[in-house]
Amino acid sequence: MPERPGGRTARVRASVLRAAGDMLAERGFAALDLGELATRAEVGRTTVYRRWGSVAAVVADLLLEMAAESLPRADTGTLLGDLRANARLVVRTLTDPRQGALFRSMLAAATSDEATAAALRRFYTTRIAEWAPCVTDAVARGEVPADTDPEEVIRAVSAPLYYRLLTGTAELDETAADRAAEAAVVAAKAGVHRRGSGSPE
Amino acid sequence: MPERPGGRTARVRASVLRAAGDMLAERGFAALDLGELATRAEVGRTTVYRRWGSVAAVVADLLLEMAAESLPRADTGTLLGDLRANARLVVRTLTDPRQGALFRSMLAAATSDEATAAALRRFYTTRIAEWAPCVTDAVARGEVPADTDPEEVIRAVSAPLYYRLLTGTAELDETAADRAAEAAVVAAKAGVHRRGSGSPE
DNA sequence: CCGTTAACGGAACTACAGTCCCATTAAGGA
DNA sequence: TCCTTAATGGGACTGTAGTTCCGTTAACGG
Repeated sequence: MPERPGGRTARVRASVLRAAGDMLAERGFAALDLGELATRAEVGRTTVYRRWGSVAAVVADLLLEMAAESLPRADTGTLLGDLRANARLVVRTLTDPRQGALFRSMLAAATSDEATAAALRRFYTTRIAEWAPCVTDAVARGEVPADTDPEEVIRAVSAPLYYRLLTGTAELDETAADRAAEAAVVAAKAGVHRRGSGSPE
Repeated sequence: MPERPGGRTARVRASVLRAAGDMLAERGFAALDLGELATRAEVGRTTVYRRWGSVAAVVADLLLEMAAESLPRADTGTLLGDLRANARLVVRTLTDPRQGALFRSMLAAATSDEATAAALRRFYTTRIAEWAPCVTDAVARGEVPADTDPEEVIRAVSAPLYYRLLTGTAELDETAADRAAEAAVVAAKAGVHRRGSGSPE
């Protein structure tokens, strides 16, 4: 019994995911109804229910699709330059109407659906691993301590930006991006992000 | 036409919110069904639909209730001590079964419901304002630059903790709390969180 | 203590999300 | 090209979330 990923099946998936992206950008996660999604994708309602079965699953699939086209890390020669590029990329992504809506939805769906949460973790693990070499290189250049935890530094850049996205307590712009990068660099240089560092007294 | 906030009405509200908290802690946001909620609260289904009307509204009301009993800021004499106390409080809150589930739900609901998003912003604005004096005092003591943005520093403490809560990419424990506090202090001392600071070259 | 009426709650009703069945279509292999 | 069967999709079915109606209960004022 062979699998059939080609031809029609692929077209259906592409059509559904495109429609889902449109609907998320237009009206957000709560309005993503599978019946309406099927209509807009010009696909049978049964097909959508059979292949995905829930809104969370559609959103998770959409994330997989997007993860495939993630941008490569920067290499500007300094840690600050690299992390600033990363931070600005994150801000551009989160403020983009389609991608921003998608990320909000993903984060929302992941809080109640374990499969979506797993997809989300994979996504961030991959993304963080892609950018971690920026820190490794900075260690090689002697910019930061040798036992600096690369992943921790990358997370430190994104964290304030996601915090703003979710709480809406401050602007999410390039200034915020630059500040996030700068804070991460200063902390890393001070040795805050060394492996196993916690209560440093 | 007088309002009637007392007696039975208050009992109904308390009963519904308690049941909602239970259900969130047990099975999460997605499983919060208004019909079942009414049954568990021993309240008429009609009442729940009339007074709240949606899951997001119940969750928002629950947050208001909780905001009323938020803890006062610490005053340990040093910025690091104060921020560490704040960070540990945030971690305790987010890892508590009831409160953690509630916050996840709030954040999820806020991504698609504007009223919930507004309640969330109010909550964080209040909370951040409560802790901002820690930074103001640190300025007075000369620990950090005079034009340091107090709210920005407080947000910087919480951000990595919320990032971990949502992405699940790293542990959310006391070590993370201490590191978040330390990073915020180091960055603040270096002048990263000065008002209007963005691209500091 | 009594009357007014805001708020509650049971029950019937409605609409629609999600499922099931089965005929139709088209991938992929020989 | 033909055959097998994975995958699709229309349509009927069903369970249940959410609404409406209206009688009942109990706050609050006098």
